[in-house]
Amino acid sequence: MTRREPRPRERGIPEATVARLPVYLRALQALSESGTPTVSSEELASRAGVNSAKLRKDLSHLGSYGTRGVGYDVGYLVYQISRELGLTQDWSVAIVGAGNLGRALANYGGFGTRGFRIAALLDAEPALVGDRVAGLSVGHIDTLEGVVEAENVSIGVIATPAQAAQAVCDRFVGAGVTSVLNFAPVVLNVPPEVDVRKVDLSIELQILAFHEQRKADGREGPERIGTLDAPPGPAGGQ
Amino acid sequence: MTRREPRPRERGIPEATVARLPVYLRALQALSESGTPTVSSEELASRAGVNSAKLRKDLSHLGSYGTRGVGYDVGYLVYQISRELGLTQDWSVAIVGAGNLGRALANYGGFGTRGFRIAALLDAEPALVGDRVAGLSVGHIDTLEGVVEAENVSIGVIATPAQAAQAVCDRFVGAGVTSVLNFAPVVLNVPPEVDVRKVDLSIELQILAFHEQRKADGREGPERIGTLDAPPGPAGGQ
DNA sequence: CCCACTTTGTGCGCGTGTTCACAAGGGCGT
DNA sequence: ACGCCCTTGTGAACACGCGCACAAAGTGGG
Ligand SMILES: NC(=O)c1ccc[n+]([C@@H]2O[C@H](COP(=O)([O-])OP(=O)(O)OC[C@H]3O[C@@H](n4cnc5c(N)ncnc54)[C@H](O)[C@@H]3O)[C@@H](O)[C@H]2O)c1
Ligand SMILES: NC(=O)c1ccc[n+]([C@@H]2O[C@H](COP(=O)([O-])OP(=O)(O)OC[C@H]3O[C@@H](n4cnc5c(N)ncnc54)[C@H](O)[C@@H]3O)[C@@H](O)[C@H]2O)c1
Repeated sequence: MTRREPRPRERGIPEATVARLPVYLRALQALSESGTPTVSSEELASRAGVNSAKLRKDLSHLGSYGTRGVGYDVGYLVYQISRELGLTQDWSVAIVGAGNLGRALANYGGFGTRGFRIAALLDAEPALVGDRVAGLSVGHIDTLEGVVEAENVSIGVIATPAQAAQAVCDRFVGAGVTSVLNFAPVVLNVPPEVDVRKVDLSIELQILAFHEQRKADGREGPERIGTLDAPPGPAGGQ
Repeated sequence: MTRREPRPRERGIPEATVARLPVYLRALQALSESGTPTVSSEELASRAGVNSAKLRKDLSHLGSYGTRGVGYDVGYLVYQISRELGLTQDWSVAIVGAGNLGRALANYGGFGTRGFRIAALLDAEPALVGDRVAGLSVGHIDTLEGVVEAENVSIGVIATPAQAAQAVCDRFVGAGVTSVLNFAPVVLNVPPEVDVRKVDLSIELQILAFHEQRKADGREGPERIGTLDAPPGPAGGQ
């Protein structure tokens, strides 16, 4: 009858953990640079802004890399997390849309240092093609497929206006890209093997506004001034 | 002993729902502009990229605004969601850091149209103060407290280098700002009444890399080529 | 060599979120 | 006026993630 297991957690690492590993990694790299040899879960958790039990459980998914009574070896943990996240290899990224955001991204130095190489910056606007941004020459969107193949691009970044985003995404997918980071405020349609992550600044602001309004309601509320019933938001959950 | 309740869901709307309301709102506004009077949960869910049962449950938290056998009145729902999110009032935003990202944000037109007004763009670099960006003059960071008060700023955006972020955040909090959107790759420390949301592009790329690596493992795996056991990621969960 | 101390790794209960599936409800045609 | 059909709203089961609390395990001192 072949009962399909609900989701065999393909190799064991929960999505929520994956999202936190980069935060731990950053904290560990800072420790490493300051020469700290080992760190306790309590200390590292504090720097990462999480509960120490959660941190230990997260790390336990990678294996037993701690020493009881001592803590974790910083250098070793840096390596293990990097390996698990796939940062021991380099990844080529193509950015489409050389507007405000695309240029800011291309100019940002923080990517290269983490194994992400910006292979191309493409745009549809002829006037922009050829511009030099951060040592990169803006290419024409029609070269997308060629660039993806030639540069072995595996991550596509969409920084075009909303109305162009789906078409750009389709071209990425058609060219074989299976990971997309989308800044345009639209829901992208992709086949199931493609991962899409979206960054939507308007949504972030709207969520903040929601909580802000709630706080204000509490403050100006009719007859429960100063009650401070419950923390008005998820308080600090970054 | 004042036991602090875990979180009594202060007025009933789950956090996960709040995060989706802006997506529904955007889809509804598009429908509204195209003159569609009503929409079914199935149709709206499809446009928002979610399951229709989830959509109905989300909307049910706002009240019973649908009509059985018909669907939801587009205009009415736009209003209800806007009101719930606090978008019927205007919010003043201050951006600190007039670098690549700060300028891109200031230049972005998509905020004003949703009730967010950029009240100020501040920087510590004297050479930048006075620059005009998107009809705004870059102010000096030392005017932060004054601007927050004068412009009634309730949301602070941090677009400075990582090392300056905590200090800027402290000044925001000191000035009375209780909502912060942070682009710098650091964990901010704030009192519990302050909401922090972070946008971290490096983390997004690292998460994509993780799934990409996993997909590659499956493809090149020793003896299970083409098995396609389980979808390698949360497949399309943007 | 043993004991006290520190810190990891995890079992377990709990709250949150997701999805299915269906009864209840309302419109519309006849 | 009645009944059919469509769509909502939600109960219930299930999956997931969180954090407490503690046993297991390793360290260092005497
Ligand atoms: N700038 C921001 O701070 C910000 C904030 C939130 C969201 N966004 C979103 O990010 C996206 C980009 O924003 P921006 O401010 O950089 O916009 P922009 O208008 O400055 O840049 C968009 C660029 O995309 C190019 N483009 C248009 N159609 C294209 C196509 N089919 N193929 C390739 N390139 C194409 C344009 O020529 C332009 O250079 C938009 O969807 C916007 O909604 C931006
Ligand atoms: N540009 C991107 O695409 C990108 C991507 C990911 C993350 N980030 C992060 O966003 C932040 C800003 O990035 P950016 O590319 O705009 O950097 P940037 O260096 O171009 O701009 C930073 C600005 O902040 C100003 N600043 C420095 N210290 C300050 C202080 N104490 N008070 C006020 N202003 C101060 C600087 O003068 C500068 O103008 C960084 O933390 C970066 O890591 C940027």
